[in-house]
Amino acid sequence: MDKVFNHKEIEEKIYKTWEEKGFFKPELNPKGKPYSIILPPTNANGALHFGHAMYVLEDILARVHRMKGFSTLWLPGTDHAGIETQFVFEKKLREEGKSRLDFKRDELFEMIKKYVDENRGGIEKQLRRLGFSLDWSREKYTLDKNVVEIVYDTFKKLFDDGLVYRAKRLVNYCTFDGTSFSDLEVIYEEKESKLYYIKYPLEKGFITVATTRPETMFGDTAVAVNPKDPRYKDLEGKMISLPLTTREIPVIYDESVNVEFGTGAVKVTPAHDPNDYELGKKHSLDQITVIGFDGKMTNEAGEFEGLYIKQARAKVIEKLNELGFLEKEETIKNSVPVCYKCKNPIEPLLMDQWFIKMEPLAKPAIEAVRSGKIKINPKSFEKIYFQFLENIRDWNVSRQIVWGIQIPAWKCNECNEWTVTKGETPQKCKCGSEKLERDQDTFDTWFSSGQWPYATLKTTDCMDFYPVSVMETGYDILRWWVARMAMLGIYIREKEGIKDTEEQIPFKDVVLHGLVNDPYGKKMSKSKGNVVNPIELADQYGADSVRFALVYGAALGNDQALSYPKLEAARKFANKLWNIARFIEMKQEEAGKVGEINKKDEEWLMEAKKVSKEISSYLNKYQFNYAAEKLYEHIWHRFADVYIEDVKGRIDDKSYESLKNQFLILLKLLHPFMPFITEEIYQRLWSKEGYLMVSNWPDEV
RNA sequence: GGGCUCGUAGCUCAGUUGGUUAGAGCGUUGCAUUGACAUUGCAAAGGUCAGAAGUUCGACUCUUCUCGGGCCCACCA
Repeated sequence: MDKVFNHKEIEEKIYKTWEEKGFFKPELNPKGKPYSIILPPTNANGALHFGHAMYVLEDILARVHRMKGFSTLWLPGTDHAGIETQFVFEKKLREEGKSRLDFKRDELFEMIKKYVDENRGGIEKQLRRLGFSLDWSREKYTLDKNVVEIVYDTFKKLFDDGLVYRAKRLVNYCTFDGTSFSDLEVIYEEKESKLYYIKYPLEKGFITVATTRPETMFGDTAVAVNPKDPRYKDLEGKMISLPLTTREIPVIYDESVNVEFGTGAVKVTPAHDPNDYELGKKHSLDQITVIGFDGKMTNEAGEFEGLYIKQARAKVIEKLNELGFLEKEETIKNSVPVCYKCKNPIEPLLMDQWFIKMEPLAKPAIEAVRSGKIKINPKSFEKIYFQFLENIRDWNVSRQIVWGIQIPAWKCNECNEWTVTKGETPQKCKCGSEKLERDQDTFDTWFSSGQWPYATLKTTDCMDFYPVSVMETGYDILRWWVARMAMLGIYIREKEGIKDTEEQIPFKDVVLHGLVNDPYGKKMSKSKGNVVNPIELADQYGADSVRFALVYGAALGNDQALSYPKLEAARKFANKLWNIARFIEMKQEEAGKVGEINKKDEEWLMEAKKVSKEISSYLNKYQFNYAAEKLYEHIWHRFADVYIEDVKGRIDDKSYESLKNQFLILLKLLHPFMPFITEEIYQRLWSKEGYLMVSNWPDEV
């Protein structure tokens, strides 16, 4: 055997043979019980990062079950990642001096499609590099025709069930990216803002309101104060003449007004603030839109029409000051909603949107976990799951981008009614009119990925594998993805007439891994420039070592800092393993000597078998770290340090057989964790034709 | 403001239903070894388990509080 394990050459070669032999397909064990894992769809346009490397846990499970004789399906897939991808593409357009407004919808879609197609495949190659035993023949894409059909079908069913509604609602709108965001997607940034104190004249005297958004004053429809506030006694219903306008607005009383903030008087702008929106509804106030989707002031703003928000703010303040309405201004710290892409402020704007009523969907999803039909590991994450679903809000599923699945809804130009189909263009509206226009919006990406287990298995003719055995992903998308899959998954099956709740759920076990941070414990991000590519580490340390380092000493669901010492340790472990193999190969000559059965050898073989049971038991409980640690400890400090040292001087046919048998057991146990080196050793010491990957798991009784 | 999570050796982390002497890797120190080992083996030092109180025969583990880090949700006129 070579002096060292040359991972670069060998890993690639081995992966290729495995794939060519069809070992990644469930057909390998046609009679086995089905076992399935769906890889969380990777961004079709993205690159591999450490979140993907953690899917090694899925590979471990897939490999173990394959060895245990299960018909094992681990299905890969890619996500079109709507907002993210369109954002990246638009950035590219901007660099070329163009914008998406220069193109028609279809043109833009085709351009992005082409762009994505050109970039696709990169991540698949990298997942192969890590040794992931994915069934590539069944790879799915969220924009595959048959997946889109399912998404349309689900939407239509929800629509027909009255769970979909159209509403003018305040949405988080980025006027720069021209899209709305769900509440979940908005991030808040701590900023220094100016708080302006503006005098609103009453019949006698005035009320001073404090605001950070003076430019929205043209949309004010009331001033609210707390009824308990003595400063504003007996003012309810009194009219105020709104400065810079000819309008009059009332003073209203509401408990929700914070007496401590500013002057205790709030200007109410229902069309441009979420709280004011609620308040406006409660007090039946008008909604006056003063900011358009282009980020400019509307004609409601009078002389300020056409100005951008920031400009308008400055001008309004200037004018108010001139006219003596500005009392004072101060600097405060507040957190401002910003676009997670471009970091510009999010504008709450009124817009027609599609919403899904979530409460009826959330209930069975909660029940599925409560009753234990779906198990979340680690269990502590159940709390987050319940908290999300029990307080769920209706889901705004429409997005104002082209890159995605266009909503199959047509609006009648005559009666204004909507027709929703399974994707086909309707001939005419219920009213008989043929003047139908399709909604330009696309679905939230999570709406399609939320149907992923069903969509993938249905379209690959693999419903035998439904529900999915294990849904493994990072805990950070428990709500965004896992909870939505649970809700939509159950709904789809129920609509199919599946009554048995065990058959309704999309997955049985949820397994959540922690995040991999940089060596200093900071989150890896492109903007910080601290991103490490796992492939580079695989080149340097070997894929096996990267895999092992990620599993060893990292409890499930806990974040870990990328640790170079740990990678080094894993590399040394691989080296140790290689040298054990070399030792065994070297001693082959001595193995011809006839000897007697030694009780010690038998005891050691028993110990190896005991280790198998332990490893199985750990893996059944998703305690990957314990399994890895036990293997490390046993192989190195028991098998190598003690047993080999003992047997070294007394090699004969019997002891050699024991040595080899033990090693085979240990290799099999280690294979799911370090598939390449174990396979290579197996082929060198046992069989050039056989494969460790498809050998049987050692603990079967 | 609410929730979650973490704080254990110099560093990165384990510690399973509370139970002798709290573990690993790397690092440090000493000894041995050129051996199957791009070294390895043997050994050692290093911890008031963030702090305080409580429950208990017994707390790293359970409860409460405090301090510090991270994440999520809500709010922010």
